[in-house]
Amino acid sequence: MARRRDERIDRAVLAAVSELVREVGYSALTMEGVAARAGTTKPAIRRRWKSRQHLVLAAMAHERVGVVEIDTGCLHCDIVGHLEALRVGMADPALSRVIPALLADLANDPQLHEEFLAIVWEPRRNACVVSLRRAQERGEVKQLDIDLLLDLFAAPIVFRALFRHADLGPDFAELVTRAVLIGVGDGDTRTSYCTRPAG
Amino acid sequence: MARRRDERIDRAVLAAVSELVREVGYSALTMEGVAARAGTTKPAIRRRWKSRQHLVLAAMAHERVGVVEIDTGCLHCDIVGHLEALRVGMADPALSRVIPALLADLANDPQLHEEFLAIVWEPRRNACVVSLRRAQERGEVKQLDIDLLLDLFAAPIVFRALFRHADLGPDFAELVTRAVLIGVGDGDTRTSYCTRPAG
Amino acid sequence: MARRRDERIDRAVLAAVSELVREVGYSALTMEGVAARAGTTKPAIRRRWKSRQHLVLAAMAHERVGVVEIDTGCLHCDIVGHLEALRVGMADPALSRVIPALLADLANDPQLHEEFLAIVWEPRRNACVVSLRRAQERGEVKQLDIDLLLDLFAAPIVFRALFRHADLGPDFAELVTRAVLIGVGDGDTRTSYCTRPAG
Amino acid sequence: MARRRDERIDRAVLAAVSELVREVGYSALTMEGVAARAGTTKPAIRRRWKSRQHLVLAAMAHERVGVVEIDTGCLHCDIVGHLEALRVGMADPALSRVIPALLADLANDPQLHEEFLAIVWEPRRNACVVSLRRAQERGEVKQLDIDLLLDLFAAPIVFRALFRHADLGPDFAELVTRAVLIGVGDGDTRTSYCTRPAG
DNA sequence: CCATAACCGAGACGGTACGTCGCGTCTTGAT
DNA sequence: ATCAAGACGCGACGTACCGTCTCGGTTATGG
Repeated sequence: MARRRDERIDRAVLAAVSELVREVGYSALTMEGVAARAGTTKPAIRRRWKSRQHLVLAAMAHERVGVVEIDTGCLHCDIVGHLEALRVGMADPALSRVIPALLADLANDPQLHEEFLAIVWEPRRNACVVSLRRAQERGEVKQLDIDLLLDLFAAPIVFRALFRHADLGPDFAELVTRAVLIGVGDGDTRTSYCTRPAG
Repeated sequence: MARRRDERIDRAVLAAVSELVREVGYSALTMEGVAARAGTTKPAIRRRWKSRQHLVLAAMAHERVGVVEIDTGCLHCDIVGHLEALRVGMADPALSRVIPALLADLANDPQLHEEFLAIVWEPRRNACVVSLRRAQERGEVKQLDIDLLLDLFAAPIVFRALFRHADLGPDFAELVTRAVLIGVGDGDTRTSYCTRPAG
Repeated sequence: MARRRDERIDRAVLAAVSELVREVGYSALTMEGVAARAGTTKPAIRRRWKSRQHLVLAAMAHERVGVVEIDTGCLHCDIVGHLEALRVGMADPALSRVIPALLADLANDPQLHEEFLAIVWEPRRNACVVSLRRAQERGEVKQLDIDLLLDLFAAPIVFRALFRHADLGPDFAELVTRAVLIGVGDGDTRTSYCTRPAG
Repeated sequence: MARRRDERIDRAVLAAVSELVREVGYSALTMEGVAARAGTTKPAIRRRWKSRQHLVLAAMAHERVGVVEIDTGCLHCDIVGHLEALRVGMADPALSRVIPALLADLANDPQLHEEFLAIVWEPRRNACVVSLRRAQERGEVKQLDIDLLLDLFAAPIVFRALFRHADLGPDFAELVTRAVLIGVGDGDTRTSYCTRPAG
């Protein structure tokens, strides 16, 4: 006995958010602006998403920017691949302009925090974990603290992307990977280079 | 040949900002609220600081949260000291609530970006650089990319402080330092432990 | 399909305007002051009235100061009654302080001008016209230019009320009425034409 | 030992006021605008004139709009001449836009009120009084209340100029003069008294 | 098969905070 | 020594946007 929700509005709103974030940035992204661009109204949006933060987060999730599946058979190359995807993804305004703004609001809303991590961090984390597990099975790396390791890899990329205090050029993924892997390898410094059998 | 600016207002405003950031957070920090708390008016504030961001940044600079001078004679211990200070500082709402919000606005204002780095990042960076230079003079570490190294140290702390995806406990500074130093040491794994002569 | 306007706000605002005009005068009547006194906000007021002028005008209309209905059966007495009401009305700050201020702004807004005349002048004019028409039917007065006559009656009252260059005592209505109705010449109607010797 | 006041500033300011009043009207006439146009500063103006009102009044006085000296040897013609000058003067924005605004502020400043009357009203009044005195000496008019008479003449012009509720065409001066000088009754002077049947 | 009741869309509301303009004052440097 | 000048502290302005509430229109079901 109830009317069904019009899914075209969902799509139009998310598309409008993606466009507007790129055009005007996050801080100038207003609910009214989104509604106007999407050809609908504020309450229609508000019924679907609890707040501007949730809305933007949903739009991000809809894009899946910067997550890759990769399996080179070599830990070093896998990690470089993941980090490079992260580096490129963070260059997209849709991530780099939105993430800090969301971060600022996470403290006020634990549920938002959870969703944020689930959408923004978990997919990237999981992709890396898979590569690490495979490397462990291959014996490339010793027993290790995965959470710490993931942060050692990803943090420098994220840090530079957010603070922009130094270049984040195309070789940065390689530099970080090498520096970290030497420390966590099995003592053989070659660990930090490609370990694939020649051929 | 003009009237002099009343410095009591400067102080009252900065103090009001510090208080209010801790009380209500950054997003609920309004110019009107600051003016009211400081016992002055919006235009008086606006004449001194170009935007809310500049104002908040100035209040942060006024506090110098989380910068330490340390010289233990051992690179490992120095770095742990710096990172621990960073970790503790980032736990202060005055940093953790403000930094992401500022980050979000840096893209729109290059001058703000510069000031932000000068106030938030440079002092911490410089303190670490001093420790690294001393270690190089002592021969503890080989030739290295200082900027990369600094990011390897600091990024994990900042990353966890901002994303809160994992614990940032009191032993994290030690964990990060050890992991990174093994990789950049001179091959002697002892590098990552205290190198001070016994005594 | 929209929300309904809260009429209590309309009433509270108009009442606040009436009070404040009497307390502080027109030039010190601010939108913020009105909003505060009425217990509402500026935008709520602005949605209802286009400008401070329209607002004040509405408050005046709400009071209907100085309009009387009178039918004595005698033109002279009717006019004296109307003019006395006008005289007394103009003594009320609600009129005497507001009218000149509004007059000053009429030039910038034709619509306001129209409303002003409709509210301030038409009711008084109409009341007088009724009396004049009755007198014409009774044969008391000859064919005449009603608009001119109304101005001859009312203008002196208004003029003295606004300029305050001379007393506007309780006998002024009588004086003006008599002077206009019988003329001030010596009885020789030629007085009003050129009296210069021909040549 | 004292510097002399620069009279060029006086002149430049008054000229700027005259221009600006005609260009933007009274309500948009700001001290800052005047200072800018005159090439000087606000305090320099403020030292010379107590308020915006006094300044504008001085600019009006400087122009002597609408005062004429006339002596035709005939009261009717003299009055028409004076009223026509008043009519034309009131059409000048320098008078019609300024006078109501000044009127609105007279209540708050008795001294301003005095100056206003001295500058705006007295010269016109005096010119008329001279004509009336001459007419009395010629025996054209009987003993009369000069103040009342002056108001009967001038008020309709001023009234229409301010309220703009009716035309103020080139024949209005003549109409008013004739009506006041001969009256509007049917010639039976009883018209101006109560005509009700006794009882 | 149609009536009905729920729920959606839309629009305007009351209100907070914004950024700006102009005021009147103070204080300083030049004449 | 005095005045022109510039910047100050401040009140009020008009506006953008927020989050909410109320309303017609549509739709799927129960009688």
